[in-house]
Amino acid sequence: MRKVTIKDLAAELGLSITTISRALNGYSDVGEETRKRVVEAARRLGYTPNRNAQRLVTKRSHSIAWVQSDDDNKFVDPHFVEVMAGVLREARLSHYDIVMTSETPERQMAAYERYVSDGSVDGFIVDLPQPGDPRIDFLLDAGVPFVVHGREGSQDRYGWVDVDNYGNFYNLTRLIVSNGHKRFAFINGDERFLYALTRRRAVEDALRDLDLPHDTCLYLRGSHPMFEAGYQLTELALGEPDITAFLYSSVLLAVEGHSALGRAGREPGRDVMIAAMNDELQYLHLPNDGENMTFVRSSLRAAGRALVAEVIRQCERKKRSGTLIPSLFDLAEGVDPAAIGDKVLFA
Amino acid sequence: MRKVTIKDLAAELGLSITTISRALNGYSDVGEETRKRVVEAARRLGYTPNRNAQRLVTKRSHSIAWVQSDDDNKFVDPHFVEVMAGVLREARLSHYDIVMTSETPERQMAAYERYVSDGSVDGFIVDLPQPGDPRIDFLLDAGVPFVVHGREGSQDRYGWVDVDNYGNFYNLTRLIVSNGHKRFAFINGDERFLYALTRRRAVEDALRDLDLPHDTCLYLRGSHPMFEAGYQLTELALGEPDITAFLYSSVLLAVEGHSALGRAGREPGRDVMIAAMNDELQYLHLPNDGENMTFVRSSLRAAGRALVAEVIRQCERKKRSGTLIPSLFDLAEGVDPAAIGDKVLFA
DNA sequence: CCCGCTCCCCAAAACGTTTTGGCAGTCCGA
DNA sequence: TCGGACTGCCAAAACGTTTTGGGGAGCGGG
Repeated sequence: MRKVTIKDLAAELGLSITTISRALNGYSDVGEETRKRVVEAARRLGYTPNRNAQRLVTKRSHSIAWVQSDDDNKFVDPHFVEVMAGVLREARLSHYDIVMTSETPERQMAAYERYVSDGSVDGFIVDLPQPGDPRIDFLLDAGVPFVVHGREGSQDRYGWVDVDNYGNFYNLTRLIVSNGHKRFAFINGDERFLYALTRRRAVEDALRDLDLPHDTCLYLRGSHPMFEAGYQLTELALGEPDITAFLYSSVLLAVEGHSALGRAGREPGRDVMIAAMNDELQYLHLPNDGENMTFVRSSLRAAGRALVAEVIRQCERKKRSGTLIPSLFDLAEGVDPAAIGDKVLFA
Repeated sequence: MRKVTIKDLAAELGLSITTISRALNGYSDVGEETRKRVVEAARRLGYTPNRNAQRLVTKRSHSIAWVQSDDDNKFVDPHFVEVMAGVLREARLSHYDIVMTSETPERQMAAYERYVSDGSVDGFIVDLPQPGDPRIDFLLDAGVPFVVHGREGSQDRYGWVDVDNYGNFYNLTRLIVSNGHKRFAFINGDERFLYALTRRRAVEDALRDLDLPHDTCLYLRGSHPMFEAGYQLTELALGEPDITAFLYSSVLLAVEGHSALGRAGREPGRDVMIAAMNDELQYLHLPNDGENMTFVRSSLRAAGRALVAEVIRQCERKKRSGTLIPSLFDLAEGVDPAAIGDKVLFA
């Protein structure tokens, strides 16, 4: 049983293949009666247009590439997985395919070049951008649609999806200070990546704007993937004097830190303040449902969806845009919200 | 700057497109000198064959579909992610693409049908099979290459990759019993899936073969995704009398169980025995490096690689086969290995 | 009666490859 | 000298669509 093509359909109905194609694609120059017959016959014979023929002639593949680097085993990172869930969902809803590959760091760029020139995808998702990321420059001058998850400064050279890293960490810092803490630890993510650099800058700027000495903040950072870094770095920070608050770059770090603090006999919400970026990781269990921690909450899954929406928008030749994923402050009981009044974003 | 095609290359060299194609594809009927010129010119002009044209004419897409169901948020499951790492890696090494989609349960089958008749993929990976899984029947009579991660009985209707669930849990049960435990808890995975059913049957068979009463085993099970089930079910089991050993369907459950046991004042390796399937999840921290637990270790990542290797083998028209991923016993100190002598598999 | 317009429909070209079948020339052995 | 095998190349068909550029029929208005 050979696969049924548009020709078979045309023969069956005594129509030309042109008419079949136009009927199925909703053109107005085919009679209503004829269209019905075509649609009915297509269903009856189980006709599905050959995707590769379509792609060849339309030069559109309806696929997006997502190239992973497989050195850092990023897959095991719950943050990544959360984004992926959003990406796949939005792709399905928009009838696009995601073609996923992992490549060694050295061969990363080769993978992009290949996908760009072999016509198998329409656009790209670029993950975890680094300062001066070569992928961005390459895609930019290849003139191909792509979105970056994150951004460098406030620019408009390319489409991006991001959370307000700067604003959030600036405000979190002010919040900590205005709640009376003289010294705190900031446990950041991997500084190879823009998001971590931006957050660090935000904290430093906030301290500067508040005329506080630089060592108000004990700065520590992990490296990807960050399992147990939260625990170990918190223990490390506990060795330093006068630290009464902990700022974590991820809720995952915060949860680990929470247990290190507990073990050290410090009670979050009383002896010590915990604040963190909360990426709304599914099924992550928060001690006490997170009651005694302060969060800036923002959905990574939503970011994943926005990524796909944006790259598709570009593929459809609309103009590119940046999408700021909204954040919301969840203050722990007793935390004074004064410091963040005018900077809160709403969902 | 239009994309460079085989025609451009032919014009540039004053050769026919036939010759270009055959030169680049390594046919023997093109002169060595000519081939060199072609290859050199291809590189110089940056020629990459259009993938969709190739696919159209060869009827091979060099892509594998992996359809996820997005009801159960399987992505957040570390087991899934581990398999994925293997899948992507092997796909890259074999120059295949993985096209990944998530579909709601109701529309699962529609997704398979589409990909089958669409021509956009050569084969499928089927995950987490259930008894009488409709996906398998569908793919089987569509006559399309696919591999199943898991299997029903010892059959050869389709290609599969699996671990010896039956043997491993049979042996683990004997091991527990032969180490003197009169009663133990078995905390299994989600019974909707074959792997869990097989493991349950293995435990029951082992007890029957040993002439032990059925209630030697307190049987508990979680449902996907199983976060915290390990903790809660262990606590539940602790309410039952005489239980001195815990058998977990996953190392993830075991780690949670370990902490529940610790909290209850039971010390694994002394008061209580812990045995589990260890899927070698990366970055999962084992308390005491797992010293006082007994494992059957088998790499899910290797399974992921084998899945892709097998489905590609079928695409290349070789005959299908089953691949048993090897398992290895890691006995905790003091555990008597007598019971598993002849059934251990080696790496 | 003719012109123009609307409504349906179609033939042919195009997309960029691979593959089929063949064709000159050269060489070698009979 | 002839036939056959081998070497190196090519024209054309094929893959299954979409799109372009009509074209005929029917109808109303001048």
